[in-house]
Amino acid sequence: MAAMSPRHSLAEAQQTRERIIQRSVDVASVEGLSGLTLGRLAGDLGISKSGLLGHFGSKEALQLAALRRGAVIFDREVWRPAADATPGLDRLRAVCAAWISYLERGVFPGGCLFVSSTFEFDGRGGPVLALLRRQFRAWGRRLTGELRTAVARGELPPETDPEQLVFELYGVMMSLNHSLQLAPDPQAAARAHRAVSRLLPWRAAPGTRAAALAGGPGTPKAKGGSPPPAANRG
Amino acid sequence: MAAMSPRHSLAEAQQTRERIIQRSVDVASVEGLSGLTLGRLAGDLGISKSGLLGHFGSKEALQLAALRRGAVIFDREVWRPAADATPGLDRLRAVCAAWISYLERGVFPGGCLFVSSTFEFDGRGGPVLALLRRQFRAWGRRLTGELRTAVARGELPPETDPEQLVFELYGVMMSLNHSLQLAPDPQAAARAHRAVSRLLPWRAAPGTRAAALAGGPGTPKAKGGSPPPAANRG
DNA sequence: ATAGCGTCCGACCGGTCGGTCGCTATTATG
DNA sequence: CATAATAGCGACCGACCGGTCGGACGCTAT
Repeated sequence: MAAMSPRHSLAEAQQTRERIIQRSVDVASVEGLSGLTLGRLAGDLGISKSGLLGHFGSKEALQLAALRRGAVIFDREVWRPAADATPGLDRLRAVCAAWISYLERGVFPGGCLFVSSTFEFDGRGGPVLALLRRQFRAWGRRLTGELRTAVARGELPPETDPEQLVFELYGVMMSLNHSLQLAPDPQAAARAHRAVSRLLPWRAAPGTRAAALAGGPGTPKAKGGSPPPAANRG
Repeated sequence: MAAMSPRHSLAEAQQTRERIIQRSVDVASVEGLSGLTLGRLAGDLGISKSGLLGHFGSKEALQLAALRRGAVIFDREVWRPAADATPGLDRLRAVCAAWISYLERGVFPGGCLFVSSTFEFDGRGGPVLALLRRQFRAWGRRLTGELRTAVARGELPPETDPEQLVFELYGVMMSLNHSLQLAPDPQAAARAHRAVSRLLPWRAAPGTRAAALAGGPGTPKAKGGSPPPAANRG
């Protein structure tokens, strides 16, 4: 067996790799994926640049690894706390709550790693942007899927446009992220909660709500929003 | 002291400075304010680094100049097209339409310069972040002021929370910006219009509408006439 | 004519970047 | 134990970074 298991030497190597990735995520969330410099990173970890690079081969590979690790953390912080809730609107609300908490607690010290990275790499192309695109698409699909479940269960009106709602939910989270990063605003999280409450009505009796929302003048599909109990006002 | 008009030599100097700032804004919106490098910028403009730096003194001063110019452009593109509208809800809607258009047309090729710059400089501090903070605060104040006017005119319910609405409007614009930058989505602008329509009801008769919005669940207020149909659903 | 100012240049500085290249220790396996 | 493979090191590379400096050139006022 020549090359079957190349795990010949230390298991510490894997551990070192782990330390590198972990540190990379932390640094990248503050300084950006580009601000992640090999020399500084190596210095922080007490290893040499070449020793570090030996694990990944290139900075880009390290960035991709950090981004993938970031996805694992995001999943752990935002999805898993809500995973046990009832699929549909309940779980969606749990996800949003976890999402807000994740931003509020500063799981990534420099704000949501994926949003920052998108701004950093848009218009630059390359594998990093491609990975970001895939990650956002995957998360969006998970949300729309959950929304569709909610619709199927009658928790949201049948004419709900899941992608529109996801668009607006993203907006809420980005606005929260922006508020927290630009100037620590203690009210920001409350505003986000209020916005989510308005987007995902807190109690939706299957029949009544849909009927109430359905009747719109003008265009057949045009519908007044759903400002029911939750308020963006007051 | 003959310091009244120090325009002794070339008026071309001012013109050169103009070219530098213009180019800086373009580059910065794509590459970021940090990606703006003096050498490359000088090369693009066919001048030398030192000649360039002579106009500003430091890279940071150049970044600040670019940001200030960006604010002028934002004002020209987003505020001025709406400035003549009736103050209050009408003007607010006009501003939002111009805002969406500004993002859609890619006035800044790399997406909204201010949002990108915030992500770039948060957690880094310094004069650039301070300027960004001031600019966002100024724009937010303008929006909340307009919202208060709308409330005073009875176009929005009296219990409206202007800052909450601004928070959500920011979110819509950021989500739009994000969608456009991550992957060109022809539907994104329509989604933004729909979201804005839901946040700012399309016709609000002073007495009746406010009351309707204040307590009632159904808001069957949608105007079919305009391009943006008001609905976050279907 | 000339003095003085401002623009702009070309050369150059110290420093950092991502990345390469031998090399040594260490280790797992035959 | 011998061998092969690897983790990690330290020196080094070329490119580029922001920034400095002395001076060339053209303009304006005297």
